Amino acid sequence: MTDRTARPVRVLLVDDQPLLRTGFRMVLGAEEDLDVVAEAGDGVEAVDLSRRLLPDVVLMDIRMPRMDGVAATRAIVDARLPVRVLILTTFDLDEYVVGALRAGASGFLAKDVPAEDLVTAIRTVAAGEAVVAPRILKRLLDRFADVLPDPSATPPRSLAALTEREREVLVQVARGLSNSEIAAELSVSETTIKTHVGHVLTKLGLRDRVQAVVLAYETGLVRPRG
Amino acid sequence: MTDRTARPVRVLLVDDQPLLRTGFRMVLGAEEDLDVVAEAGDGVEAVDLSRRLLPDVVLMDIRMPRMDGVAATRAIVDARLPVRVLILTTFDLDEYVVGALRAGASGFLAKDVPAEDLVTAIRTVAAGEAVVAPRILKRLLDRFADVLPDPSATPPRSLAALTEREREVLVQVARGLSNSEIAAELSVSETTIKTHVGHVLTKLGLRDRVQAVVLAYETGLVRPRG
DNA sequence: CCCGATCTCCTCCCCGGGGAGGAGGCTCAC
DNA sequence: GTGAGCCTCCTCCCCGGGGAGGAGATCGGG
Repeated sequence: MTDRTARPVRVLLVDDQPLLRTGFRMVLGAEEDLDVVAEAGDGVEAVDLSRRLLPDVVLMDIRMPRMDGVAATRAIVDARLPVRVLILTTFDLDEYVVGALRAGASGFLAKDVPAEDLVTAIRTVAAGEAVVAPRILKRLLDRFADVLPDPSATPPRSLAALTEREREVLVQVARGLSNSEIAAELSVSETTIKTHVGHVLTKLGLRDRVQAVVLAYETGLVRPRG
Repeated sequence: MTDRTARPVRVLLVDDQPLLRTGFRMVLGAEEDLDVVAEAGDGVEAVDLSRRLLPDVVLMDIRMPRMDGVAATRAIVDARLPVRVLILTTFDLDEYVVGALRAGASGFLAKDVPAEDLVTAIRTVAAGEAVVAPRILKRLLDRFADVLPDPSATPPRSLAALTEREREVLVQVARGLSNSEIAAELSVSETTIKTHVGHVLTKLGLRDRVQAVVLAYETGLVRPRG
């Protein structure tokens, strides 16, 4: 409907109540930088539309027919779509909150949130940050602060099976280099690199270097940014 | 010069002098199609805000604490953000100009530029074109016209250049899928996927899908799940 | 001293990926 | 209506990547 330069934050509305969707659409439509690109009436539709339209933010209800919002969130996150999910529900029960956040949601708000707070939250989530309603957050922290996962630990996976040299080659692969470029970089022959790459793929059960790059990022062997 | 009824141009102001930022904000605020979305006081903030807000244009000072404008420009450009940098400085020394443009800046103006010229320049840069103050340009050409780099290749390397479908395909590529797998996933022929992938590579100036995966992670199109 | 692991390098072979150069249909803007 | 994008699909062609199946060299430990 609009242009594809994705300037405004593109939002997908997911709720089984059409009336409520209409209300939200009007609220968000008043914001210049928010663009409701589609609506879904249940989780299945939500996942499908997320995959096809790649919205920046999905405003997701929890209680819905066919597939609930938590399952839909998990499906979207597991599919690794570049899509953030902001849960917006009538019930801020703890189980919902925990389930949704575990599923990978970027935020959790109650439906009675002021319009201004909602649009702010959408922008925040679109920017890659997270939002949880203060009241809900407080309860969350009270209950789970002591069991928060250790952020320092992110152990490499099957990468341990690799030799020093193989890991080194994998890093170069994950920089987008070709075999010949890596050979030049490490001052060995291209054949040698091919051998190393072959070993890496075999040991990690991967099909090609593309999957090797994905795994390198997912395991943290290499990290985005710099 | 034609498409100005569309969404506003989102601008990030970067200068270490708050007063000067205020002045610019007022000037730009008077323009309906310009939208100052944020301000930064140094290069570090500028890079961070660019990454998070993806403004269309960054108005960048050069002399700043922590990280100067040239380094910040380079960081933004290297991250392949769909963001154009317009340098705006008190000093139009040649070293600054060359350094900034080498770093990937889309324009270079002196701070004493008339307000009208500035807003025009912003629109021009936002449209993907470049602007250098005539006086500065003259000096540049005098010195470097004979060593100008090959103009044949250096296309816009920005995810924003991609169509909806191309971005969608890129996401699948970045999941490690083959063309035939993506074809099955999206219910089209493998040939179509090859076409889309080809366009993605061409538009982003990449060599193969491996580099596409790297870029997808580096730009945040897809993110590792920690 | 010999074994296993690692790193190095080779050839032969096949296939998927990517470029070139199309074409038809569709929608929207002018 | 005309044209510009976009999405869809095709063929022909080439090359880099990856598998198979080796081999020689080094080094540490049993």
